[in-house]
Amino acid sequence: MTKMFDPRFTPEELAKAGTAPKADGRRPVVPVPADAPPMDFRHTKLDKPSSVWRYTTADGGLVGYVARFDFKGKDGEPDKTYLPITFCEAPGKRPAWMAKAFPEPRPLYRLHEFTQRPEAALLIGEGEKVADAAAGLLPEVIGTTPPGGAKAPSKADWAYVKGRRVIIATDADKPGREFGDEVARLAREAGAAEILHLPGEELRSDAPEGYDLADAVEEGISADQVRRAIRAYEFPASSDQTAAEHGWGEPDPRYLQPQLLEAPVLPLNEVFAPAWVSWIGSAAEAKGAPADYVVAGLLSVAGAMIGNSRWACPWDGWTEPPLIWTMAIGNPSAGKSPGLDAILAPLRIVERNARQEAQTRVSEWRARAEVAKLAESTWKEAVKAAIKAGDDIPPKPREADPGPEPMMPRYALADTTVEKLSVILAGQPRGTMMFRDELSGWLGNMSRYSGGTDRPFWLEAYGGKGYSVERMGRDPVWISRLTVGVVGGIQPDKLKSLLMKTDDDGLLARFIPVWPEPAPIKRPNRLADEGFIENALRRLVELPMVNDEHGELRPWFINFNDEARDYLNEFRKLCRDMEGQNEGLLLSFIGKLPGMAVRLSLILAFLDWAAGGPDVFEITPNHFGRAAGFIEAYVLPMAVRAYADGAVAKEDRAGRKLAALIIEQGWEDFNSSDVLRLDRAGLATKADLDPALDALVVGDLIRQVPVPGGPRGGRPARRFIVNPAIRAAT
DNA sequence: TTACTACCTGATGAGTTCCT
DNA sequence: AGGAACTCATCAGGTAGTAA
Repeated sequence: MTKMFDPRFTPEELAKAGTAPKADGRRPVVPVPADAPPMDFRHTKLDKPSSVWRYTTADGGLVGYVARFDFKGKDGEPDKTYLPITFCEAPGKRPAWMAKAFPEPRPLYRLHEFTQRPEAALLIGEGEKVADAAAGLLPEVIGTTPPGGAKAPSKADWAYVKGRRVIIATDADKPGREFGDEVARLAREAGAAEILHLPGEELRSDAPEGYDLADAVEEGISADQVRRAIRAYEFPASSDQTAAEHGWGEPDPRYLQPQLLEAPVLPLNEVFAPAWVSWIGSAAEAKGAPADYVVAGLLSVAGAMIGNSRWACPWDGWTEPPLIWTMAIGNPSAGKSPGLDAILAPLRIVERNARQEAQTRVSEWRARAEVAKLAESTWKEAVKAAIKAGDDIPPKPREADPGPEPMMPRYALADTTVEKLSVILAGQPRGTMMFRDELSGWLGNMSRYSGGTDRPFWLEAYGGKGYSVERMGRDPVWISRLTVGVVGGIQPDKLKSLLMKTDDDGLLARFIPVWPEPAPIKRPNRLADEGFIENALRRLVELPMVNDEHGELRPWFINFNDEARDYLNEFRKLCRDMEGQNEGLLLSFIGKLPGMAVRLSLILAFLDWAAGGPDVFEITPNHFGRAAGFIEAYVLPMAVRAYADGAVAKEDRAGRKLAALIIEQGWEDFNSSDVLRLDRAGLATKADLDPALDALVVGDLIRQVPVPGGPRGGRPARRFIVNPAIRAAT
């Protein structure tokens, strides 16, 4: 480590340092008088120098030499040292050439050429060897170096680089990089016009440690290769000392973006049949809720009620259940619950009626089962008798089989466990749906690392895949098509913390987020048509499943027609293109859009039918077009609005958080510890904070400033100043 | 040539201050 | 509270120069 100040000197003495005679009274004479003898310095131990480099003043006067001495070190290895040689006078002595430093400020190498070639760029190397090599190879530059190379660039006179193009050639090692940063700083302070960098690392693909331009020239590098290796000097942020005095740039808007984008407008007329548009409008008005929430509930419920009775099949090998999971985002007063209730209340009525009907069917079945039991035991007796008598065995009478027990329908389940749900589902071949007033707790427990066993269940439940539930002490329940719709509400800040704390997108990306602007509060003056919705829902839940060749119930697959397939393919290409531009949660979400569009087109087709439209035998471009249009115009913008925080890269997210914190606190400057002390999620540890600080420094929102250490030393503070523009912006 | 001093460098440890 | 990153003082070891 180099000491900047020698405590033995007062500042006044320091100012004269170099010109002031040292204790021995020797003082270099600059310029060396013309009648001085030629340089004949011989070191007492090291003897004659192996090479010398001549240093001059700007107008060509001789300052002295830098001499290289080669010798054998203690371990026998060849070693070298550089000594400055100056023509010194001392009181009462004859002037002579001595090993003594140049007076400060020391001239740069070849300074006299600077005045001769005022337009030439300066190539500053780490030592005279590099300077000479550069001058030999590139005629357009002046090869130069501070005397003594990397040792003390700050003692050189940098005034002459003012207005010049400067190329700093550094060795491929750490001292080289430090030299480069130091010289870049000095050159900038001196007013260099442009600062470029020629790193040793760029001169050869496998540059060894310490590789420099002189090595490259020796190996026969071409001038053009060297010219190509020159690039803009990237000044490291940590030594951004002088930048603080320069003006601020535009702060990177990425970190200042408003947290929330505007909500897209619900394209009701373009997507839904007129009967549905009218019902959605009246239901929303009656409940005093945004129509968005009503639509969210409608799509989820309609899809789950169709359930396993109809699946969409774009082409062989691709089937989709009609499940849409929706998440109603909004504050408690935003009308989420009333909005969802507009569809859940009629659903409960339909369920109650269906259960009553089922109840009578169950009673009839029980009676038949009793008869069947008797018939069976009679038949068994007959069989026994027949075997004894050697007669033909009588056929089993039809009355002995009561048929399958009728199911008690379950359409909507509130907060339920996977265990309970799987038992219920074993008796619900069409599937069911779950409603949760607050989804955040459910989703929070579902994180990949929380050890929850529910996660795989729900992942399959979205896809309608087979699932087996192991239960203690009982046979496992096998569900051949696990289809469960999910709809629920969540508060924006809960969603935010959910997005923050998890990098697991699996479940979240399956939800369509619905986050409308809050609706103006007004008195409802219209009633929803309850008969319409109940009738429509009843039609959906009564869609029959079909029997497969093993007698098992399976969905009826609704195929896409050719035109719809083409349309779907276009849509997939569009999604593929968007995938490239997104990351994180949004990327996962976009990956699910084609499937979502397929599901949605089936649901829209059957909503038409349930409102009195024609039977659905295939998915047409009309169905798919409305689904794709809805996704493009509404679903995707919603996802961007809701998941934008989760979509940005992690360090950007932290940077945004930090920027928000700085604005919130009104800081003009702050220490890194100030941030840590606040203990905010996402910025509570050094590991979180450092990337955020780096990001904001790069984005020119903040800058690190050097703090003068305490009077007796101590760890320097990490202090940052804030770009005034970001305070003005708020 | 030798002994001595001045000076420099790097290593070490204490002390200080702020960070985490 | 403990640690990291700085300054400062000091010392050992080396070099340069000077005086004897």
